[in-house]
Amino acid sequence: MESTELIPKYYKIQELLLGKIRTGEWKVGDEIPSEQDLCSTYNVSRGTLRRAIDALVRQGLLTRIQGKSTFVAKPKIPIFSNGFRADIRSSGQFANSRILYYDKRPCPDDITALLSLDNAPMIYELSRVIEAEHEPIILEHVYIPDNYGEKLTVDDLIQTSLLDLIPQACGILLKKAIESYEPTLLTQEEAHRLNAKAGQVAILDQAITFDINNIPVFLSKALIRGDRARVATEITFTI
Amino acid sequence: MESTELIPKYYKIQELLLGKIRTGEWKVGDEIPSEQDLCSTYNVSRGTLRRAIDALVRQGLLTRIQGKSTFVAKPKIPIFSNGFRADIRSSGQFANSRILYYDKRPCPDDITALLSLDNAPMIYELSRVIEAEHEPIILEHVYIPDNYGEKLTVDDLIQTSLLDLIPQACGILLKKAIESYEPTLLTQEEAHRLNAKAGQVAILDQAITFDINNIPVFLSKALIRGDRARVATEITFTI
DNA sequence: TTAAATTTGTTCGTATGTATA
DNA sequence: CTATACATACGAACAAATTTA
Repeated sequence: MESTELIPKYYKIQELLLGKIRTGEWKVGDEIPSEQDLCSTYNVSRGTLRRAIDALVRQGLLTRIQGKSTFVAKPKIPIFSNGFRADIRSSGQFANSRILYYDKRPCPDDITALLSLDNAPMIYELSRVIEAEHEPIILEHVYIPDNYGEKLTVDDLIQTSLLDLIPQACGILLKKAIESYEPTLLTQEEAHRLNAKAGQVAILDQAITFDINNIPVFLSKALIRGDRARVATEITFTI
Repeated sequence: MESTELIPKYYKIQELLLGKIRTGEWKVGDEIPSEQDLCSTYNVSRGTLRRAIDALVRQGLLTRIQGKSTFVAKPKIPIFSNGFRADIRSSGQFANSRILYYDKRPCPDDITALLSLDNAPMIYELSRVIEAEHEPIILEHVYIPDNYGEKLTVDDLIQTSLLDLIPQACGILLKKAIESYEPTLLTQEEAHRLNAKAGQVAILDQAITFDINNIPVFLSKALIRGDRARVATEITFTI
């Protein structure tokens, strides 16, 4: 009966709902109609409607609360990285950094390879959640080989940036970092740590920092919530 | 009959499938079992199974081909940005840049505001797809006010980086760029341009470039496929 | 305080369409 | 043309969280 539709229904509805947000018909904080209502409005099944809403939730444009309703989400928090993204983790804008743990453990295989370590080494792993505007935004794991890691204390880590702390505590100079980032989706565990929903978009930022002899010193994996934050940088051209 | 499960089935299956990829039981390029087979293996409905696979496809770990099968995807292509992410778009690694259009049109409201332009101006819009390793990776839209835009030709744009071309053609000096990036999902249209699937993760990179008087010169919005690419940067510390 | 109604979250079964072999 | 595999869509049921009566 239906004509050959090139564009699926769930996508059309997604665009319609996006339009209501973009035009301001639905404003930030507004409660949108219930799924039942939207189903009858657009004449689709609940599964199809939810598929449309799912995509907007993953992008951080809508927020669902079970038993309550669905709301238009607040705008994203800009995270300024001062040109050095390796320093995101310690700049002044992040008043609160909560350390989940800092302890010695066997080094995972992929980290061993990335840091050019010997077989089956021990490593210190730092796990922390960094907040901005009173929301948990970044989940970071830092891997520090034990010869350096044993010289750091939790108190130091709370107070000082790693880029300042390591040269000072370990007596080495840091030269450069190789950083890469890619978009991903939060797992159940990561979402839980960040007080977010599983399946949300995020940026996975990985940085390896090297000393003046180009020897890897430590590795950081930072997961930045994409529904609540965007990363901003200023670049000055050297001509 | 089922005990109160805290973790939904679709998520457990997602983890199981991820494990098969991570451990190498399923290798790059491998065809994985059909949805029917996986349904009976894990004893779930097709909807639940597809929900698990959907997440892995969005992250670029699996690729589905309708009528054929589902495959383990190739590793991501690293995109090196030489410390200047604003120059990603023109560095030597991108042999092929295909211009979709370059023409004058009314300036969208959000761009007008970001470039601090007067009311209802005209603007040149450049749309192009940039390839790496023979795959379309970046979809870029550049907005150039008409006083500068009219001095550029499509031939110039094909051959020269905007950061080199604009100073030379327009007689101005560029000083800095303010750049921000966030994760997002591809729309139907964007996916089509990039020969990808709608709903895939991507990075939306927006940069505004300023002249020496801190006046905005042009704006670029680059959409980088997250399933096939990750962005890499090297940072040198100035002590 | 309790119970019922509402709203979102998960899962199933089924049907039909589209692309490929 | 047919069988297979992925894609979309519907309807129903129950669970879990919240609000309302």
